[in-house]
Amino acid sequence: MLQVAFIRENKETVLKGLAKRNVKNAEELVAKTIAADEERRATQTASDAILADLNKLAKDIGQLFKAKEVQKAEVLKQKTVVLKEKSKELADKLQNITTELQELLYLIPNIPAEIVPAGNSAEDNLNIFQKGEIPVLHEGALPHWELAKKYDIIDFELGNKITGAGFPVYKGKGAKLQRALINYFLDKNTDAGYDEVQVPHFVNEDSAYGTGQLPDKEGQMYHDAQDNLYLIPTAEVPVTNIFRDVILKESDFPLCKTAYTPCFRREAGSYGADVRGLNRLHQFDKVEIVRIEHPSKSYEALDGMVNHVKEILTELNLPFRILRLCGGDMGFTSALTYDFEVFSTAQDRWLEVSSVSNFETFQANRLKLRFKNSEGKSELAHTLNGSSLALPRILAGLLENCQTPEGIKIPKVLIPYCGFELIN
RNA sequence: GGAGAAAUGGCAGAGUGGUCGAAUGCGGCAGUCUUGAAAACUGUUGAGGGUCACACCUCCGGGGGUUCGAAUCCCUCUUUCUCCGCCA
Repeated sequence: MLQVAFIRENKETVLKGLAKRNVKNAEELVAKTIAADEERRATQTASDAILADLNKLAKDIGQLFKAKEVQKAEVLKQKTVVLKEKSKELADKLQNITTELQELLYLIPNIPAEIVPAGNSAEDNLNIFQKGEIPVLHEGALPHWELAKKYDIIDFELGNKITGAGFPVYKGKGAKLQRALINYFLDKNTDAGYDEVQVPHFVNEDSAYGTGQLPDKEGQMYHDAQDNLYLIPTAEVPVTNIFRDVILKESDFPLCKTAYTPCFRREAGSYGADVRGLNRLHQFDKVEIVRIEHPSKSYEALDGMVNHVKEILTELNLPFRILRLCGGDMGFTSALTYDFEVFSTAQDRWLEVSSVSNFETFQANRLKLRFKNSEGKSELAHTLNGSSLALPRILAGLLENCQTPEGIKIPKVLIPYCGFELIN
């Protein structure tokens, strides 16, 4: 959520940013927000004035009672009646306008960074880096879901039976390879200075609002209505919320966390060929990195995260590219996002395996995540996160790109983690 | 799940209807002293809104209520602790 004061004072910047995202009715949205903010402040001022009067009267009445001047006190008491009525009225109005303002603010996405390209869709994303050779597969090479079946390492039907579509069962070397990947990713992250945390897989409403999943993505999360808890769609939510309602010292920066969690996504409305096999699941494993940074350092940190993920993909020897997302394709809360895509050779398509973003103060504002700056004033921190990495599509890429007539050749770095070199 | 107790500033801990945004101690920061440090002493030290700056307003776990006036009384929710039950 953007700060109202920022919108008020930087109307043009906001409009320009929204234009880059192709937000419809941006003019109207911003105008309404500014109007609501003005009304809110005017109402608050009026309400405060009456409250001040009431406070004064209450104090005077107290004095009079003490002085045993009951008559005079009763007279003043009468005077409060009208004021209280007015105050109630204004308080209601204040509440309404505050809610209205809040709802408007929830509709405004983050302002894209300067270098974010304009554009409407994935077509307009900027390919800024590509590495790794796309292997030429042998005759009869298979897509990963066929390989999974052939070697009996992932059982989609079994998952269907137990739960439903999008909940696969990993078996044997498949299960072990998953575990190996998780450990390898976590080790890479902790070696790079990220503190490992284990967090709840359910979050409450406040947390879901804190990182921006609510109210924009309500339908994407599994919801336990009985206890009003949400299954996490990403570790970003619980991990970033560690810092909700926190005031840091400048010396606390940078705060770097990593966590492995399963992720749960309803993915309502997405069916078809794109979701075959491991391409899109309702439950999948992911290792996440999260950073809390001083505003002056956050873009440096973002570059660091990008390089970190780059290194992992290079070690895995997978062909990948990095995209700088365009305004139209970027997430609601992000100011700048880099997507990492691995090439799925047998499917002849790129699969997103990581998304690394700087949210600047957008999440911090909702989270009330601040720090004391050098002048002793509270200032919003910057939050960042990225996948490092999402498991299923990495697995898909590995299976497809590393297949040989003899079997799947495990990348060198993973062999110590899984204890075998070949799936056959 | 049942019974009881509790929730106050970074921490500890007073405060049971008005003078309380809140005593006191510890911690933090600044200063005096010192070659420097420690100790001692002095001052300062919650968040948000609002204002050019003041004034002023809100916040004592969350929400609601009683009252001219609530940290203090009532209702409700949440959390923590103790006892009982259940249990990986």
